[in-house]
Amino acid sequence: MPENDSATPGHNTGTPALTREALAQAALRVLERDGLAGLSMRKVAAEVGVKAASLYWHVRNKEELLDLLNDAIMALAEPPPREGDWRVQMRGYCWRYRRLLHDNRDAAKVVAGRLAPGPHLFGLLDDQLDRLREAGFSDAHAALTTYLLSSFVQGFVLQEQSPMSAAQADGASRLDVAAEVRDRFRALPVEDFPNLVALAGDLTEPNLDARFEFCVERILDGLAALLPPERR
Amino acid sequence: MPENDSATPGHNTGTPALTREALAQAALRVLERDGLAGLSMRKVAAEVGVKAASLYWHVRNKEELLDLLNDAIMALAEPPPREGDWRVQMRGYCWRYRRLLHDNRDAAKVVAGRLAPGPHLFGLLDDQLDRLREAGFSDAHAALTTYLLSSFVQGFVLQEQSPMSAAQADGASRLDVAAEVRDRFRALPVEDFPNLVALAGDLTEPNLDARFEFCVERILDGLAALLPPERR
DNA sequence: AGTGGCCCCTAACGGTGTTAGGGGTGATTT
DNA sequence: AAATCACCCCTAACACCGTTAGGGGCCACT
Repeated sequence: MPENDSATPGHNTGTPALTREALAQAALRVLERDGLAGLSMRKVAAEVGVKAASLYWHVRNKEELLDLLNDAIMALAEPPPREGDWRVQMRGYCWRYRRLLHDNRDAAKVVAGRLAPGPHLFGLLDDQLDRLREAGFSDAHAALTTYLLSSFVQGFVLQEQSPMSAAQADGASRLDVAAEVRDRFRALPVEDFPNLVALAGDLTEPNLDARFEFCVERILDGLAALLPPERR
Repeated sequence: MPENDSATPGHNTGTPALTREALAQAALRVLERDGLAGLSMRKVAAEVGVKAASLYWHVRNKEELLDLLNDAIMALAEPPPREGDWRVQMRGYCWRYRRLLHDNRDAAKVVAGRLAPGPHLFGLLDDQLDRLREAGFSDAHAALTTYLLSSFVQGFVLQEQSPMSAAQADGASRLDVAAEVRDRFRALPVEDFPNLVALAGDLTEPNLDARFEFCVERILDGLAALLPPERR
């Protein structure tokens, strides 16, 4: 396994050379095309014009390839704009993170259990910490806040993208599914689950953006309470 | 595929009969023993003394078996105690949910992208909604709150259980890994990531219970702001 | 006695991650 | 010039996976 990524090994073949970065990009294309379940070593290898076993020269195993893929996804994040106070900045961070996970197929599942920090995540994280400290949060609170926000966004997107029922990617649209689940709630025995029956409509409200907004604003409210009143 | 679970099909064999519930319990044992990655149809079949293909009589595919497994995990949740105001109740819900995901191997990964609600989740959910409404939250807010809390807890546990680096299940203890990650943060170029270097200690603080507590209390603070001051 | 639902079986298909070992190419050393 | 060595890809194989097709025995009911 080479410690270098592409150049300056001292000597190398004349061909363009297969790099870890190229592997990550290939994996990203396969992910977009076939989803996480369809992402196999053989397909990624084929995508770069190579046989599966050759990948193991560049990567210890599939898990490590997924780490690379994770960082490749993070690299697609929009750079955070500078304007606004801490609240609009953190709000923007949450919404941009959610959009990033939405825009790349199965990105939430890839990122989910993967703390393995690539360089691109470092950049975003450092920026976020910078703004929290600037806003008056203590070092400890700033660090804890990054965990709170990322945990929530990851969990939320994972949940909103889950099939919700066996009737998923069929012809049924989001609204159809929501209506069907709502009716299932309504049909429950009232004596056992009175609240589920009563709140069936609220629980299956199909506007997921509004749901996300509610959650984010609650979290921001909670964070604001850490600051002295004049800095909120 | 039978719509009934175990009894009253009209007529049945005399043998104890393999039920979906028995499958779920078997899957739970395999999960505990071999983890999610090691949970295969063949192993679950062997666990109930049957060959793999036979499972497909009781279950459409592996995904459906995982739904059953999901509900079997939810069934292990401790029943919520009745005392305390809404804040101690929601706090208790978060901590119990986290403990449930901790106590069962890979439970977080099973539950993660799986909204598919089994009957046992229904019970917990109804109870939670009941207490939120009783505390003075509107119907819509109560419903949204359940999503906020479950999303966060799932995301948090998924994150805290992630290997964090290639040096995971080796002899390295949690504290060793934390120290190693901290030093890696410290070793970053200061001009590129000044905050990561400065907050390396805070970011890798190994007390995950404290981290969880911070996050939960922030969320509860944010929720409290929805109530009229006298009901907080 | 026959029929039909129930429930498990064997056998197989195509796919998976991963390893062992071989070979060729080009730069470096002798 | 010859030998060496690192690099990088290959073929072949292993053990396992989810899933399906089709067969057969057992039981209850007609």
